[in-house]
Amino acid sequence: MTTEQKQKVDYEAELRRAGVRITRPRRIILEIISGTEDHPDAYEIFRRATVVDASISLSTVYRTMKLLEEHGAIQRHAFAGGPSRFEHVGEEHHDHLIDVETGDVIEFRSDKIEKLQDEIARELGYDILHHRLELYGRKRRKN
Amino acid sequence: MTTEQKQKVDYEAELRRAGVRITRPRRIILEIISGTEDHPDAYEIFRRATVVDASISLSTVYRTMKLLEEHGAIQRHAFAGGPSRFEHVGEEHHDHLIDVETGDVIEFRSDKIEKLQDEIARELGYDILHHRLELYGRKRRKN
DNA sequence: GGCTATTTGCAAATGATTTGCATTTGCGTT
DNA sequence: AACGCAAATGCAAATCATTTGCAAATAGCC
Repeated sequence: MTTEQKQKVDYEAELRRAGVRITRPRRIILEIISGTEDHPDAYEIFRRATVVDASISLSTVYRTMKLLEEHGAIQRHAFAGGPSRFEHVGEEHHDHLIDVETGDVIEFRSDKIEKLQDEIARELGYDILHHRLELYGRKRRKN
Repeated sequence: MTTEQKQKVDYEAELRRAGVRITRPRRIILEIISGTEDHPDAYEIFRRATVVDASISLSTVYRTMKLLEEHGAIQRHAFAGGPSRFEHVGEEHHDHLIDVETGDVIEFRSDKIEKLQDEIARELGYDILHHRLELYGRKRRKN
């Protein structure tokens, strides 16, 4: 028995409950995104999926990502220039710092910023439903 | 003489100083983006440019947008799904609050948030080049 | 196990953006 | 004011990300 799987969410049961058919390709894709901490794009997910089952098609990956997004299981990130990248939705919200040189994505979280955002929205007469904060930076040179 | 042009930045002089050739298409595109407060995409800029000069090509718009972005004159926004949309960079940086019901974009600015972002990035060992903060909200009902 | 609506794989279509290349043009130099 | 040439342009074709039409495969209920 492995204990490594932390609090991995059971998307399969959740989707089934929502009336979604669990097919072989979907199960494989689900397994991939729920088991990774990075932010792969559709093609990368496709590549990983074909390792498990070579017959999966890229279209199915795209269709499944759209489905999962609609069911709130994953989040889509549109970074300028490149393809959309996906991330499974855990319980903890976080923001992103993107290394403009390598494309690395670093996750972080700041309660202070979250709180400030709420304040600003309130002042403008709005309630925040969600937000997106992305910092684009370059690794500091130790000079 | 008109006084309507507020503090419109003189990109032309600035770019010239940076060694950029000011061509007819570039001048027209520059005029368009510096004179608008909305966030048009490349095709929309192209459409507006052809009103002034029908011979301008879409490729030139794309090439010019890339050039201006590199020179820090404009900022590119990548909204999920659609094409990139551009905005001229004034002296004042600002963030966006998007009304999810109407699609309205409200600009705002918070020095506190700006400062916090710098701190966070510094802690993570990065220098911020730019960032994107988008709040998605709904107008609060006065209940 | 059989039935049927849903899903899939494939290939072709679409939409955004980039690129190769022959022609034109900005602009420093005469 | 014309000259020369590197840089920029327009056009068409290429590329990249994503979507879609359709015939074949299949999940999940009876």
